[in-house]
Amino acid sequence: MNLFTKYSRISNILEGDLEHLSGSYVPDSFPHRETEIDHIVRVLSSILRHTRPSNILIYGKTGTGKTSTTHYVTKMLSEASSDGVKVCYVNCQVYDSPYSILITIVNTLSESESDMIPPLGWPLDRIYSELISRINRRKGFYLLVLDEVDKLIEKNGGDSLYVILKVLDDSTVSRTSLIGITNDAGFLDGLEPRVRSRMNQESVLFTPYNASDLRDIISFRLNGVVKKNTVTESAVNLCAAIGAQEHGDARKALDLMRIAIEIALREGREQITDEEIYQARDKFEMDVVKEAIKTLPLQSKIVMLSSVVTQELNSKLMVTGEIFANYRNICAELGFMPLTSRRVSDILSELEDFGLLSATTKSMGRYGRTRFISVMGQLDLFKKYILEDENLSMFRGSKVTRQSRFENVVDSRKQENGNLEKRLSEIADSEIQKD
DNA sequence: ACTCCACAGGAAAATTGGGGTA
DNA sequence: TACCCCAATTTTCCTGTGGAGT
Repeated sequence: MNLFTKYSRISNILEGDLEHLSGSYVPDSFPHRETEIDHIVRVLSSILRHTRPSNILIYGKTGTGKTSTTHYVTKMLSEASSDGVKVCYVNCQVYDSPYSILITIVNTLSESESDMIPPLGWPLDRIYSELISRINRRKGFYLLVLDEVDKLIEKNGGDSLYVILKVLDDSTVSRTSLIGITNDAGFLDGLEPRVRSRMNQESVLFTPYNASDLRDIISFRLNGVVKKNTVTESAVNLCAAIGAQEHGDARKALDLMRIAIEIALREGREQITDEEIYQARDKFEMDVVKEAIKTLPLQSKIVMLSSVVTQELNSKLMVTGEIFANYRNICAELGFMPLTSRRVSDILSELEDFGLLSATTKSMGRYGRTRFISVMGQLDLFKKYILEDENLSMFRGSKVTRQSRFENVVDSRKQENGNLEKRLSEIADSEIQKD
C-alpha cells in the first residue's frame, strides 16, 4: 500500500485554493465594508481629475480589513488612472526604528535598483532632502501607504512623520498623498496639532465586525474553496463567535477556519465540525507562542529560559532578583557575557508585553519592592522552544540555583519564624487565585 | 515616625558598528 | 587608511518608593 494513499483524499473536501483564506489574500469583494470603501474611493478619485487627494487616516482594530481593503482600492485606482499612479506600500511594523522606516520609504520611491540608499549611515537631513528630490523628480501621482504608521512615532519627540507630511504638502508640484493605517485608537491624541491636522484630513474608521458579519465573511471566502456541505453551519458560527470575541478579528476567524480545514485534511475527515475548530484554536495559540519565542533576540531568550527554569524550581511566583541570578548562572554555563540587571529588568518588561510572562509589582515592606513574575504557559513547551536555538542547545542547567536571594535574606538575618517565607507564599497564593 | 530593603525606572554617558569623506 | 557622523544598544549612575520592622 502506498504511504500517501491515506492523505490523497484531499478532493473530498477542497475544490479551490486554501490560500484564499489566508491573511495576505486580497479578495475582490469585501462584505460589510461598502461604506468605508466608498469613502476612500471618493477621496482618491480626485486623482482622476488631476488634483491631489487629501491625506487619509484609516484606523481600526486588527483584522478589520484595513490593509486588504487599502490594497484592493489602490489596485483599482492604478488600473483606472490612465497616467499611472504609483502606489508605494510600506509596512512600518516590519522595521524596528523610525530611521529604518524612513530609509525604506525613500527606497520604495526609487525608480531603479541603482539609487538605493544604504540601510545605515546617512544622516537624517540628507535622507529628507533625498526624499524631497525623489518626489519632485517624478511627474505622475504618488500614493504613499504607511501601514502601522504609529510605529513611526518616536518616544523622545522625534518628528519624522511631520517632516514627511510637510514634504508631501509643500513639494512644488504636490502630487503625493499619504494613506496612514493604524490600529492604535489613541494614535491621533499623541500627535502634535500641526501633524494631526495634516494627517487627519480625511479619516476612515473601520469598526469591528460582529459575529454575524464574520459569518458572512467566512462563508463568502469559503465559497469556491470548499465543496458544499463539508463545513457545518455550526462550525462557521463558532469560528465567527471566536473571532468576534477577539475584537471582531476577521483574520483570526479565517485563520482558524483554514487551520481547521488543514486538520481535517490531514486526519482524512469528511467534514469540518466544531471539534476541528476547537483543535484549530489550540494549535493557533501554540503557534503564536512558538513564533514569539523563536523570534526573540538571543539575550531575551536567555532571560526567558532563566524564568522558565527558575519557575520549575520554584513552582510559584518568582521575583526579579531570582531570575537575574539564574540568568547570570546560565550565561556563565554557556559562556555568554551577561547584561546588567537594569537591562534584564527592561527585557523582563518586554517579555511581559509579549504576553510570555505576567508581572505585578508588589512591596514586601521590610523585604523590599520588586516584581512578582510568572511564566504564562506550559513550562516544558516553552523550554523546548527556547532550546531549539542553536546557541542555547548546550544548556544543561548545571549551575541553576534555587531562590538565591530568598535564602540569603533568611540566612543572614536568622529569621527563625520564617516570616518572609510565609509572606512570599501568601502573596503567591493570592496572585494565583486572582487568575 | 523613621528605617531600610530590593528593586523600578528615568537620564545621561559610553560603547558598538555601519557608512561617509579625505 | 584614518577619522568623523550617525543611530541603536547597554551601562553607569541615579532618585524614587510601599510598607513590614522597629
